[in-house]
Amino acid sequence: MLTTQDTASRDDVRAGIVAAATRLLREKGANAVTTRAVAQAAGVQAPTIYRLFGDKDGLIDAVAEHVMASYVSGKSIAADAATGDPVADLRSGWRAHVEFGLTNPELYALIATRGSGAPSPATVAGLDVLRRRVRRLAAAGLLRVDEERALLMIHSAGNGTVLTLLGMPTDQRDLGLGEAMLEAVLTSILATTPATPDTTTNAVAVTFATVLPDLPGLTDAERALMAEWLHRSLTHPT
Amino acid sequence: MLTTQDTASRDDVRAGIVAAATRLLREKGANAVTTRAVAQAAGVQAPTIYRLFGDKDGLIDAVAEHVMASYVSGKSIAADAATGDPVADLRSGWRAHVEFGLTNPELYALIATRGSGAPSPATVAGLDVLRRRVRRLAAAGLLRVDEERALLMIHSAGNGTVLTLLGMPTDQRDLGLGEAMLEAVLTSILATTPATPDTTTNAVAVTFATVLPDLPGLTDAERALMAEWLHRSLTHPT
DNA sequence: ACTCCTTGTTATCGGCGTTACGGCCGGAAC
DNA sequence: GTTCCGGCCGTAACGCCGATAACAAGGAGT
Repeated sequence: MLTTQDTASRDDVRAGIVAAATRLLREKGANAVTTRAVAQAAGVQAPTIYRLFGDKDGLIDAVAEHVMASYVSGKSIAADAATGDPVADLRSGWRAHVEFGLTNPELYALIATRGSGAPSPATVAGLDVLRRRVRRLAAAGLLRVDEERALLMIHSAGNGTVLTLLGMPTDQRDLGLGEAMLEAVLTSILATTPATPDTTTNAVAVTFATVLPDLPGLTDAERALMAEWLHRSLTHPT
Repeated sequence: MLTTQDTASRDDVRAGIVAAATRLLREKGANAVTTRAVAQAAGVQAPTIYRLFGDKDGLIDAVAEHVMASYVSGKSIAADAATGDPVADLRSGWRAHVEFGLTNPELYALIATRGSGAPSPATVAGLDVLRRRVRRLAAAGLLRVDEERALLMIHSAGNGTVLTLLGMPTDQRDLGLGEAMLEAVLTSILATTPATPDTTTNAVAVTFATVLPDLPGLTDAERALMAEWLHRSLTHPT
């Protein structure tokens, strides 16, 4: 049975392994992060890594989580604080993303270019953050493309920008590239003014009903059904 | 000294190795491309690979070159033909790039995410092609940003887009993402801004999609159908 | 005929991710 | 207090990998 002391020591050695792997990754590059090297640097045996992390991917995921947590806690919390302006929040998130990639090149390349199948937990975490920010844009009536489309565009542009910058020598990087790409994407996905000044449910639904006939890509039957349902919902008690 | 027969046989076995490696990459994935597996599949000994290609990276580069050559020769040569319209050429080149990435996922991931130092020859070749196209844009006076900046933006967007598409299951890929990203970049780098027809209808629809879950008086099935139709309409090719 | 260079073959090196196994230690039951 | 037993730890190993050394064979050039 596990006592509190056991779990504490377990967490300690786990943290030590993550710290050792992080240091190796930063100082010696991705190729130096082997199970044996990490185990030796952390002063544990190789199988311990597998008992604590499952396999090497689990270790890398733990390293990513640790580095990202350190990064966001190192920065002022203002990065994630809601400014009230969803566009400003998206911009600051973009800049944080680019800066994180340039600060941790090896780790970024490791998690962003995970070849096989499932994406890394760090990637899905980042996508979740981005998804929330995009949703706020949509809810404020500022998006003029599909929400998922906007999400994928920002993600593609951000990832591609960081990978491009990482692929060139430090001294000849175009530091304005990030801002230019952000402006390019924003110009394409943002509405100049909110489509519906009043973003309450009913107001949006009423406005939407007026543009429903102009929606492309739908059959008349589908438009008719949507109109009927809209009417029913808007006349629904409570 | 090498006789013609020698070089022919040398080229033959080289081509056989490249073909075997290509087949393994396509059918069994990147992890299956080992020097031993390739040697066995090609019917040669392992050291032969090192005599002909130097090391495994050399083999991968040869595979990339071979697959790209097959691809451009399989397509009509019109892809690279100068239409006279530099913008149209850039567009067709972009589409060819995206299509190549989706057609050869393992190879693309292998050459686009080469972790260490120097970029792959395939990457620099692609960048050279892109650089020529961008130069033609600049020569025609169509660029409103720095030539190198435009190059990096197109490269970042294209690479990021393909990687994003490759990272999601085949059946849920947003096939319009490539076109949307291309338009976003073009709008930002071209002097003559192409007219964007309509925006308010889309913006209203996107906003409505965010309040859809809160609409009263509807069944879950009706809400789900409306969400699906909205998504289809918003990602509908204009 | 002799030499040299290319090719084919075997065996091997060091390292990698991962795991099987046996001893050990701490709590449980009597 | 003694005995038992179930889960951790460390050792050693497995099966691969990329890469190379060493050597036999055989034809080309002089």
